[in-house]
Amino acid sequence: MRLSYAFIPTLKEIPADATMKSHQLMLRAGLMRQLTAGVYAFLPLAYRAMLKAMEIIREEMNAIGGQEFHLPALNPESLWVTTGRRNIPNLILSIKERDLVLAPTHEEVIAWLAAYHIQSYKDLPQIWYQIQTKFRNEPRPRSGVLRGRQFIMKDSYTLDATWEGLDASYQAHAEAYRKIFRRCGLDFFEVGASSGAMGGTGSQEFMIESPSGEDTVVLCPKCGYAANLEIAESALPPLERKSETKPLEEIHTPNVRTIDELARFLKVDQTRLAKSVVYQHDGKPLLALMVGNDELNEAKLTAALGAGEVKPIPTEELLALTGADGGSIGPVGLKNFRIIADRRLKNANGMISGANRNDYHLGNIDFTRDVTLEGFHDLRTVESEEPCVSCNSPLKVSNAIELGHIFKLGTKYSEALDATFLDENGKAQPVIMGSYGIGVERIIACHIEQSHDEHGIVWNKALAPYDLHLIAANMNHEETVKISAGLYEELREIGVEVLFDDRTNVSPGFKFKDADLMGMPVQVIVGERGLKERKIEIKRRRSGERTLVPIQDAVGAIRKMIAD
RNA sequence: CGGAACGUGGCGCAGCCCGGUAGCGCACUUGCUUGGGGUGCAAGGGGUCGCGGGUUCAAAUCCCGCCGUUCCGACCA
Repeated sequence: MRLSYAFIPTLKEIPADATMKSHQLMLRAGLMRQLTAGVYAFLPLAYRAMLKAMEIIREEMNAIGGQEFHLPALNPESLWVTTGRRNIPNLILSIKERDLVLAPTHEEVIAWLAAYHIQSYKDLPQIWYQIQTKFRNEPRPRSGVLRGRQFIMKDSYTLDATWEGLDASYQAHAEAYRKIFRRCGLDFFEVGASSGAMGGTGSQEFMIESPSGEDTVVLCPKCGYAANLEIAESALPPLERKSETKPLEEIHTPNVRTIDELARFLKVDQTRLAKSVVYQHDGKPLLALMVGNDELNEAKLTAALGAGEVKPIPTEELLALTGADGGSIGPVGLKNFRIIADRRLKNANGMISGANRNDYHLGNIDFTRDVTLEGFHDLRTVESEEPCVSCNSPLKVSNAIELGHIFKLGTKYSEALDATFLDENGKAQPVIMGSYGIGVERIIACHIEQSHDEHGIVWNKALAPYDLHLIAANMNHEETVKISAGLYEELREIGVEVLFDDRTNVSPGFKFKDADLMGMPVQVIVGERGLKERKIEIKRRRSGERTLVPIQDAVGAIRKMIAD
């Protein structure tokens, strides 16, 4: 491509609305423009990189037997009502003129197709995938393309007759994902993840570490344990049971509200205190008990309760329900509440918690004697430096960006849409599904996050929009024009993707700055300076290392440089 | 959805407090100049000051409403 004809609007100044490096550089290097919040127009340079990422994905999906589909973005609203996903908050965007919605993902359409055409166990297994635009009603798009309302996703769906089959399909995807992200040159890691409202029995995320990431992950630098904070565990021990268990006593605690205040007021360790956290689950009051200032993890709470919506209780209602305000609520004698507790409290005694009477707490609570609760679950949020569950080394908590997510879905959608097949015994069984997503824009943005410098993007070979940036330093110099144009043609003929800066009205300095900003892995500079010695210059973008080579050796040297 | 900020030529911003001719840098056009790290000089073109209403002789500026965008939080199949 000759730059004199190309549409690559680079920007000298940093766009004010962009905070992340990848976002700034994608705008500055002329990759994209924002149309409206969370919606971007991808310009030719970006689209070339995206096509490369998509082709890598396609190859690896095909390699595990995937079949590519093109599925409708417009779905009948009723389809989503059937699976109960129509009213999930912030999920679906709908159109005004008809009862159609914009598909945020395609489990429904896949299950619909399977319901029609998968009849027998002999039709299974299947791997169906698509690389398409999806739409979500994101309340707050942010970080450039990292969280948009419209985005391209590779989604695949597996259909299996058995749970063992699902395991195999899932493992095949995990391996394919490793290959995809490795080929894209991303420094990624995997974590165990929550399957959340998707339902299902297992899930893993593929992440890159980034301070601007929206996910929080727990990592063990020693043994490699890695999990999303939503499910991460640590080896923090349960409370020890005291040998002596005393009768309950009421303690006057005027104006003491928080766990910190209570510990200070009573001069006891926070582990002697049981914190009450109140919620409503499907509208019914729920008390969750935590040790001291352990932070309750809502994802874990939701998982522990199974289906249903977990919400805070409005403070006005709280007083009516318990007879006390937030700081004085406790499990003993509390009526109308379901009670569950963090597993660290199992068998604990000698504990202090709210008395359900303002300004009073109860001491000597024995969880086996005084509290009637539904069960103990892991509800707490892991914190940095806690011991690893598998090797006891200190854990690290980091932010991360999710590149891909794989789920063992099970039969949730096949049951809802009646996608069944007849097994060997002639019995109808729901198809067992898996679903596996990769964000295409995220691959690009994450690569840029991990590969840039003060001058601009540093594309790797796999994703670079062009292999080579050829610069004619001065188009008023006849020989420069002749040699550079000749090189351009020759390189194109042997299949090198060349971006040729043949602009006549731009100074050499400007061209160099633009080339560094756009970031092709190799730059070739043809200019008066080198031509005096019958040489051209090859520069590696990443290291800045320059080599002068004689004109007659140029094509060979360039080819070699591009290859490694 | 809670909190905050911003909206002025294509981009980045000043002007607003204290109402009175709309300004700067970059980009763009023309001419000359320069030609290896965003050349220099000169002359130009381009703005309903987000939208609507109000106050006023007079509104980019003050007041009210709306819209948009961004940031923090909530949320994030």
